[in-house]
Amino acid sequence: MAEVRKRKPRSDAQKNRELLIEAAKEVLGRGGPNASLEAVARRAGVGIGTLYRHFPTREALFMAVFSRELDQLLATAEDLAEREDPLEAIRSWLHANVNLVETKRGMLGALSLVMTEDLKKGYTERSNLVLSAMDRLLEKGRSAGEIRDDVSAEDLVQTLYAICYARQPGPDWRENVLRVLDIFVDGLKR
Amino acid sequence: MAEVRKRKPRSDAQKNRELLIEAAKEVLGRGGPNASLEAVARRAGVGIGTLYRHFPTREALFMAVFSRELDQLLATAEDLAEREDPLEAIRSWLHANVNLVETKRGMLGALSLVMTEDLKKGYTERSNLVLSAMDRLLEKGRSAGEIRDDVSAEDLVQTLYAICYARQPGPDWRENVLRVLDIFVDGLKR
DNA sequence: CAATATACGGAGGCAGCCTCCGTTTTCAAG
DNA sequence: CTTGAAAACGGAGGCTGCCTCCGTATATTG
Repeated sequence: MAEVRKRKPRSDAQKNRELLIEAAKEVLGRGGPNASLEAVARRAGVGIGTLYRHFPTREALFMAVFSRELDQLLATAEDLAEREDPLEAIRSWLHANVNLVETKRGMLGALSLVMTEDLKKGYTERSNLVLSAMDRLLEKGRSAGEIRDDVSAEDLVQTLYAICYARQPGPDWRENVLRVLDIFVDGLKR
Repeated sequence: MAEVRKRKPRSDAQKNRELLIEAAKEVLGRGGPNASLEAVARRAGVGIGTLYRHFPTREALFMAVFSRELDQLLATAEDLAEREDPLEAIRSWLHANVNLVETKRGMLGALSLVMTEDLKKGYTERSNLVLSAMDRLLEKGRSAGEIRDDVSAEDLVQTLYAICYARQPGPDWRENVLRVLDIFVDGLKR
């Protein structure tokens, strides 16, 4: 099967990839999910062609940017699974998301894009891992009779990002998001 | 004050305004809130300059498109205020929104834009009327001790559109939106 | 019918999207 | 170290959309 006597990947390619991800963090952080990809390329000091070769779509770039964050979210989810009462674990996880997102407001749109549109369609395993971690948490709550059984992990994630995204930026952003999120979590009780 | 000996508004202007709104319904309905305004002008059969003269911003155009819908939403809110138990009234109003939005999926983004970004900043009276109608409903529920008192009308509207917007289009859209919305409404209980 | 206030339309300048392909660089075999 | 081919680069080019500006056309009014 594996007909794969390949060269080692070229070092310049690897380097440019990093530069692009770094630049994307910057530019998307400021300009939001519609920021110019040409601006990303400029900031990275590479040609626009190079950007497109590495990341054929906007989403692919976002995905790369959030790779680490997703890992962390996953770790948090798995941690929480072992410990607390499930409803509070879910609440904590959602809060953790808000904290993470708070420092990268501009990327929020990108993240929610990645977590919903793109990955929701089943494309990347990483997001599926996150989803199934949440599913386990939900299941635990359900069998304890604590959580209603008409909610899915997707519901949680989509609603989380929906709320984060819809809120007006401003000094009260965090406070408002957490407040509305808590209302939602309270609604999860059986 | 009113220094206003003006000519009657020109008939062609009035007609073009209608054409533009009609075209915007079409084009935004398909292409969503980022659809091309030049496409709207083309479809209306007028120059792009004419579009911009009538509607200086994208939001102004959206606003014109939704004018009637907003009236209707307002009427519904005021109706409900007189009748049911407040929590259920709110639920009904939110559901009415979903129904309204369902038939114009493409315009959802536009509507939510209008209801949140634009109007939320306090600009147009119409949306403020809607908000204060909801506020009255909330207040009624609060003083009856039925509804928690850390929720605002803006919270409701923003969350509503957030949920509608975040959901994947598809056959189950309506069902899913209503389900998640109900969870949120349940969370509103004191 | 004229005069003029109003409104029209689209060219023009700028920016972003994405593709395509000639040029450059890296790798590794000899 | 040389060398040649695989891999990667970069940006010009073609397209579309944004918005402004202003010369031209037309409805209204006396």
